[in-house]
Amino acid sequence: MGNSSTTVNAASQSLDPSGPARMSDVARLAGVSKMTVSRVLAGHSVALATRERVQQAIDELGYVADAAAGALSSGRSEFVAVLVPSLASSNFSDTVRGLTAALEPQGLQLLLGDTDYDLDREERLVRSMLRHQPRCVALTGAQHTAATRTLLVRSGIPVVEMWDLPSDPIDAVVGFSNAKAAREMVRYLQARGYRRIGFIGGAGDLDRRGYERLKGYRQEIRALSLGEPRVVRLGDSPITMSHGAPALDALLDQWPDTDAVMCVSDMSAFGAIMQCHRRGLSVPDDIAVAGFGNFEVSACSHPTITTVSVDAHGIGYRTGETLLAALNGHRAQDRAHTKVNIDYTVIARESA
Amino acid sequence: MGNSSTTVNAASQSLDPSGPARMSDVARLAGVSKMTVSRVLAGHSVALATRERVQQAIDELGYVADAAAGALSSGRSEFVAVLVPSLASSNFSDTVRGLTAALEPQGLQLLLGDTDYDLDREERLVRSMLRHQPRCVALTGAQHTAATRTLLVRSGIPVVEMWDLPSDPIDAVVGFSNAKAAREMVRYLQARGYRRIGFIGGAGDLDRRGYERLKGYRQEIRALSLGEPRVVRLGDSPITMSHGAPALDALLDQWPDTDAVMCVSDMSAFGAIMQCHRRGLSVPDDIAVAGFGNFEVSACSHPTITTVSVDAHGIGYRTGETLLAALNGHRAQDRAHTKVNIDYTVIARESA
DNA sequence: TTGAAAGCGCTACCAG
DNA sequence: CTGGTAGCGCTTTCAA
Repeated sequence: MGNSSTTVNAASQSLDPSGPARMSDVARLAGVSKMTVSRVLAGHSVALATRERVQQAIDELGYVADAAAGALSSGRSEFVAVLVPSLASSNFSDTVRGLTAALEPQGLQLLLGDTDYDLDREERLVRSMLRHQPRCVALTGAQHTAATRTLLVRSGIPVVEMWDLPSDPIDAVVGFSNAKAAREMVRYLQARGYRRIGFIGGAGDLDRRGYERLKGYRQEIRALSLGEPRVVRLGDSPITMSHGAPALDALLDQWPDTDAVMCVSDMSAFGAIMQCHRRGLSVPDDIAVAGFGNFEVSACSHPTITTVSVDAHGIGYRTGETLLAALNGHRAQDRAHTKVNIDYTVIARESA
Repeated sequence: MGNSSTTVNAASQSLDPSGPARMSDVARLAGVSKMTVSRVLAGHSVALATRERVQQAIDELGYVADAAAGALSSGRSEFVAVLVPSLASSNFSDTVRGLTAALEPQGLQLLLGDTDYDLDREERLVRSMLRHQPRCVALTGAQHTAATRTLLVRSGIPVVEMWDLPSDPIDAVVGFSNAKAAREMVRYLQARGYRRIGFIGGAGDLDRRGYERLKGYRQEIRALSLGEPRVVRLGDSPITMSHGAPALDALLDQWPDTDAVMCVSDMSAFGAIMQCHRRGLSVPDDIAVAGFGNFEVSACSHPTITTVSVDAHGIGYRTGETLLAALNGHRAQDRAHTKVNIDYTVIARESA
């Protein structure tokens, strides 16, 4: 990418000299008190004629209510803090969409942040978001710094951890067992006749969910007496498509007779399949490849990729529902800690 | 996806009976006035001993300053409103990362929203975000409702439109000409010897950038006298991988002798290539396929995909810089409207 | 270097 | 159904 050019054109922009309109301006123009304007905005009962006059004044002035003032005065904001490891991952962005679908109709506004699979960054973001007094918090995974936990517990607002089933949750949980899902995939491969099954995943421990899948793979390989686990751990999260090729090479270098590869994610599986093509290996005849996550690429690639489907949107939506229930429910002390178990399914496709 | 199960476990949560700590609580505990606490938080000059005492009180109480109160009092928030069509698209999430890289170190916080390629939704989000008095706004594209424009102009804060070069920008602009980039790809294909070049893209007019690419294709096909344009428009934005297969089929149905396909995005190109494999067509020997965007899949698929590389991260970073310059610069009336032209490059790979 | 008072723009509360 | 008063938690401004 070369240099880019910058040109500057002078121009003017209309702007009220007295600054933006305030509620008192609207009130004066409509000939009512501030309170009446406030009621119109909140949808409280106001005489129709009055309401119309106020609305007209609002439109005329282009009035936009100040949310900070409202939040300060009423003691509650409309924010929901949401933290995901990566916004680019289609599964997490589906989860965000699910959250949006559940929460936006209630007038809540998402305060989104991506942690980049970095627990310290997560802590910084939580701290920064809590300053805005969110009504509740949704975050990803079970692994957090001690400070993050303390911060969240002290805040006293509802918290949901998503995408996992921690044994010691902060508050509520919406997720599934990544280990069990991985075990199910191993059983599927075994049932299809594969016996020398490898696993490729990331090297870091930051991606707890990936680590759980590896754990499940190991457990089930042992349970089915399929010999020594064949594990390649390479690269950091997020696992991208470019992970698959070198990981597959490493696996086949060490265990050339491998007949099936289970990948920590569809991204990696896709990269591995493309590398099989380059090596002249036919999938699944020479080697089977399975993914995880049911990303779009798994349905569109050739061959299509056998994978574990997780209802990412559902995780978001159920999380939204859980948070709403907590908001409309009891005080924190009495609140029950909800645990929502999300389903997953092995999707049999062409690659394994 | 079947049903999911819900279990509920009662548990209690620690919570101060008097609610969260306030600045006055910190002040009392440290034996200073609120002002001194405020100065410590803002990093203003305070005697070291005093500062340490205050900090200790803050830690002890787990005090988190209320951003809404601060914003109200000081008259300015730390928010930057950011709107992209889709958070899942890797190009837009790269842009968001670029924005984050530029703005977070300045203590600014992104208020993120995805418009879902829906101008009315964009308007709603802008309205909702403006309530939080953001310091500035970054949005995608040149197409907005009249109300959105009015809202933004009236707000008087710096605005950047990204990913396009509108002829009548709201304020500043950071982007490139999608039409020119598409023309460059047509010239590339012509230079490689292809003469019967088709184009596949979305049907809707919502994706202005996709439409500009189609326009550029048409212009260059005519300029190079390559016959009648062969255009298939199918499906809505965002264009995903599943777009490519049916679009390719439609194109070859109508113009069976097509020797190259230019796709509105790498997603579509990937789907088209996989469909070629299914049809027994070799890429690029039987038919060439080119994409747009240099998404990860274009570098990892087999064959690798020839595409137009756009510095999506750079768009975000430059936008952040532009906004910061505006914030630190003159008042709106005097401000110059900046125009930043971002580079793009045709990346020659295996598919065309 | 520190403190006291005033007030940001809005909503809760109680009167009328 | 409508209005006045008080005050949310913080920062500004001025004074000490």
